[in-house]
Amino acid sequence: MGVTLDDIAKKANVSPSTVSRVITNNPSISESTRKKVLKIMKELDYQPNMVARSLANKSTRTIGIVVSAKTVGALHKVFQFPSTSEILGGLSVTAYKNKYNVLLTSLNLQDDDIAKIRELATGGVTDGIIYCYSRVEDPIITELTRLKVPFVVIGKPTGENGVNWVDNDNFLASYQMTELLIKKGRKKIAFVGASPNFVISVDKVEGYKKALSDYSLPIDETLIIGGKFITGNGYEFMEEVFQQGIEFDGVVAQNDQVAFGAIKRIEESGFKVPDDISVVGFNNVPVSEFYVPPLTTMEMNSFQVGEKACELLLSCINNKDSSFARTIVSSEIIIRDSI
Amino acid sequence: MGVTLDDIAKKANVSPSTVSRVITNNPSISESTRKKVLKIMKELDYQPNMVARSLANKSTRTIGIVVSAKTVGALHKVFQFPSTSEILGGLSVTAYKNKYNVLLTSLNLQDDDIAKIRELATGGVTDGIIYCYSRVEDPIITELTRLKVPFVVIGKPTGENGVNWVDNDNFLASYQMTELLIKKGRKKIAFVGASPNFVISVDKVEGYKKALSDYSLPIDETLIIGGKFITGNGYEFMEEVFQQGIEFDGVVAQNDQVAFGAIKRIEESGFKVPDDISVVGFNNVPVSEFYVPPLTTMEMNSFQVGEKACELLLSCINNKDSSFARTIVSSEIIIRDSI
DNA sequence: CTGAAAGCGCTTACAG
DNA sequence: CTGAAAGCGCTTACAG
Repeated sequence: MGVTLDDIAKKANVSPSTVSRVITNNPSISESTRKKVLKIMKELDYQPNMVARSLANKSTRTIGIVVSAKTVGALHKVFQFPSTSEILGGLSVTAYKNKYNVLLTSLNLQDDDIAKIRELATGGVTDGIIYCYSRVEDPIITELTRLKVPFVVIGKPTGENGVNWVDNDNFLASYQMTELLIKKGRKKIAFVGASPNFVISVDKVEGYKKALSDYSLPIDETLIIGGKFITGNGYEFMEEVFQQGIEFDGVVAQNDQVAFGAIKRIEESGFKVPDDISVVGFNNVPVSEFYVPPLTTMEMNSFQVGEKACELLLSCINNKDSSFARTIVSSEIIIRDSI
Repeated sequence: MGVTLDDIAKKANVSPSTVSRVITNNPSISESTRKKVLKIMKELDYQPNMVARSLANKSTRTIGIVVSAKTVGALHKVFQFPSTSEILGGLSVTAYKNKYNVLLTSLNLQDDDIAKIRELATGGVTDGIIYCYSRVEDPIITELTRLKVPFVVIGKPTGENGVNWVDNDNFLASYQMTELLIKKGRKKIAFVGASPNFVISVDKVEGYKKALSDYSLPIDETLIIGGKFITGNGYEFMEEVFQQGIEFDGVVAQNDQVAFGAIKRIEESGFKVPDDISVVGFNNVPVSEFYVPPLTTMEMNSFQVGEKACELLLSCINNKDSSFARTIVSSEIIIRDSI
């Protein structure tokens, strides 16, 4: 075990340079020596050492993907997001197609994070970084910018200052869902699962407000319910609403998961969905189709978000000219019985 | 950009050896030179090149995690499994704790797979491999064994011949769920979502059968419904059952997702869950709590499966003595209203 | 078309 | 406690 290029060279009576050239498909090699070397490589079951190659090449054909959360517990939840997994899938598949590897890193401890990011970005391990998900005023993005490495952010960053990013248009998606409820005649629509710490939520709340005001409905802050975290529980949020005696006839939920919890709590209070209250979510998770009632939601095409992010990063890596790009992945309304 | 160890050495007036020693925390270095070198490292914003280090060390501190499926479409689905994401989370977090990186690879094209695995396993890129999920008679496992690299399989392999693996006890879990239905008085219990190509499903079917026979209930093959793939749709499976006019009063579903689809179809036929028919699933996905009725299911602790797999692999990598181990992650019944 | 040599950026016996 | 030298396994001008 551990057959090296030199071993092949000796056995084939050629120089290491020649062996290297056949490995890299250099056209200047004669057919006969190519055959000879290839044969010996097969015989010895030779596998090039990618690390040595990377060192010589100064390219690793590896992209780093970074998933972050404030604590291990929160990380656990982030990995439960349906979108996380799909994004990883899209990234992984696209990287594979382009013959890149994917290095997955999760950041959990506030202090080590910057060091870890630096190692990943400038330690020669990766050719570029994809960062999920941007938070409001995210220090990781600042660091990545400072390090001047190719990187792409999934989730629109706060500043957008010359950063490449890929995301859905959450503002628009939320606008459309709210509009849908308005057109169904709903007048007192709540937004459930708002979190000021996550751009994705902030944008959805904005879209929701814009739709209300475009249709001349009042914006009532008591109808915007949420907490610090994006992982909040829809059931508990609704609990709060009922306890405060707030009246409403429609719910735009931060995501499907929140919507399910909300519907459950609503029905426990004796209201019917969609008869009394209409509810919509986002993400079109597989269950949403089978929920009772089937949930009206927005397909966000997260797998495609991963694909696009990967493609964008690869183009950053390969075209050294660093213009910045954003990619918006479209979403589609899926109408079902919850409205 | 691109400050090297040599740059530091020159600026600090010491040899590269000395700089290397301070980086690796070699205790033989005097406090004064250590300080001096460290200071220069800070000043120049030095980041060691991990690739060069790996080459010199012959260790990359990277584990490879391989997710496989037969087609890109199937891969997409595999990444939708709630367990996949949680396992990845557990792996990633545990690797991070132990200062390892995780290289994520997804295998989709039948032909390139073996080459890709070889590159990953013996190309010096990783110190060991974690493979999700084993299929019946899996060629990847055969190859990994042949290559004699440290590896751990998630999902019990068919042969178990000297392979390290981590899994739930799916036989037992399924036995217990079936038993639960039997104890509720159910006599004609169906298993929905069976697939002969996946060990996880085969084991569950076995557990189901064993419970039936232990309680002297007949095993009726027409009550075992499924298809080639593990990603089958519970709604459609039930459709089949109803069309064939098969009678039943309980359902053990391959997973929660299948259970939701099944319940929906059952209720469309005018039956009530749990009054007429009891349904159970596996995995305790977040929604199961908020489904109507809330689903009785089994918490499989997938995050922990990832953690354990990572720990097992690390111990393989570090203790060269290669005895084999299996780790069973326990599961807990979660009783809710669907039975 | 092929080879000798230098180099990628580290680490680690060996010697002092 | 520190340095000079060789080595990890490749690649790539340069020369012929």
